Amino acid sequence: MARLKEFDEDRAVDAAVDCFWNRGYEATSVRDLAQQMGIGGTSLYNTFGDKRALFVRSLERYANRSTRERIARLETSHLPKEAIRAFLAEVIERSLKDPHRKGCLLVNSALDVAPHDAELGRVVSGYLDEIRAFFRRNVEAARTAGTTPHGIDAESVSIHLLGVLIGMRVLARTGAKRRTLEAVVQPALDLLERPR
Amino acid sequence: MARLKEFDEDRAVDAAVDCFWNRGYEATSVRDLAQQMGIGGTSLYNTFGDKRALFVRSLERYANRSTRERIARLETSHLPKEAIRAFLAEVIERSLKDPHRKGCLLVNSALDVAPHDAELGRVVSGYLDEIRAFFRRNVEAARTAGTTPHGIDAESVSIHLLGVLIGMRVLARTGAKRRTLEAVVQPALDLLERPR
DNA sequence: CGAATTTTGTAGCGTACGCTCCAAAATCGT
DNA sequence: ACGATTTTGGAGCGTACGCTACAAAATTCG
Repeated sequence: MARLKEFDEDRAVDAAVDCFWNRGYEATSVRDLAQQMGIGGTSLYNTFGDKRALFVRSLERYANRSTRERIARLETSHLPKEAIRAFLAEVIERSLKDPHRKGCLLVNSALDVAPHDAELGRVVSGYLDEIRAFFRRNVEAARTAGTTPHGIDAESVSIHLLGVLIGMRVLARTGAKRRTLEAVVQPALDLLERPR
Repeated sequence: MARLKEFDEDRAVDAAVDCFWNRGYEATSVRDLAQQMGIGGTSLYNTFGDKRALFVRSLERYANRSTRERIARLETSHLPKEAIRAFLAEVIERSLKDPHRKGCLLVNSALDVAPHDAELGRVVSGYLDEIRAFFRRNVEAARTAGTTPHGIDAESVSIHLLGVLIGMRVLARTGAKRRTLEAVVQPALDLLERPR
């Protein structure tokens, strides 16, 4: 047939994710990408099309490996309410442990590129909505299980939780301390605890 | 002495604010800036130094005209708790009314440029902290006035309110509807209402 | 081995970037 | 009116951008 690829596509996309995650879409050059991915510019274009397509691929990879993995793992190992708490706690831990303070690629992209590219905006919003749907599922499950007050509206609370998560991730990217991140999140968790 | 400037500096900076607000720091070119400001490139450099200095000047102008103005106006015309509610309500109204969905220049900058420029990061964080301080002042005042529960910690709640505000502004930039923005904010306002 | 096919590295396309140089135009004090 | 001083517009600096053309290298099948 023909010559084989010398690099692993997924590894390469992982490197691209790191680039976009660190510096954003516009500020990341194709040359930076190729170098960090360990491939030449021609291979990048042959394999991924163009910079924008590689970005879409990176968003998908990030969503699968970061967001969806966390949702699936926590949703099977925790009770509904604890899944929400564990999700936010885990994001805080990872935010504090990351020396580059990259925050969340989806949140960063929502501000950076989504407003000027409708299609990318829909992609990013879709991934964010998966997080909101996770919140909503678990709020509702906790409510029917009786571990959370019946008076709350699962839809509204899930939106609030998404907003709080986003705000926390923005502050994490600015270098906020643990105390700050926990203070942002705590009242939202209390919503699920205290009787209304 | 010499020839007089043909343009108004503040008007020009207002135009620069709009550019940075719309597209971010990196994605805004000096040529775009000069054109929108209605001046030549040479005048821009003569008057403002360079692109980064103009950005700092734009941040200051935005903080004065948008954030600080709103804080001062609402803090003198409303009781403490209502000042907080009015602040968030006004941000929602303006977010929905803006056809460009620019969000908040400070929040946008916190993700875009602050992580890669420590000095700009401090500037942006400082302006955001002024908002948090406004929340804190009014939470405390409402608590001593008895219009809000005594059990809450003004410092923690002010951080939570800032996080909620930021999350709401991010979602606003992605084109969220009124119902979404209000759902993000409502539980934080309820914090100040319901007895603990 | 050799033809066919794909990947790879290099070089370079046209464009836009931030920024500067410089002479012409405009305004002041005298 | 005139020299002094500042602003202005245009041309252009060097660099980096996204992307492509092209030939050499590498692989599989006959």
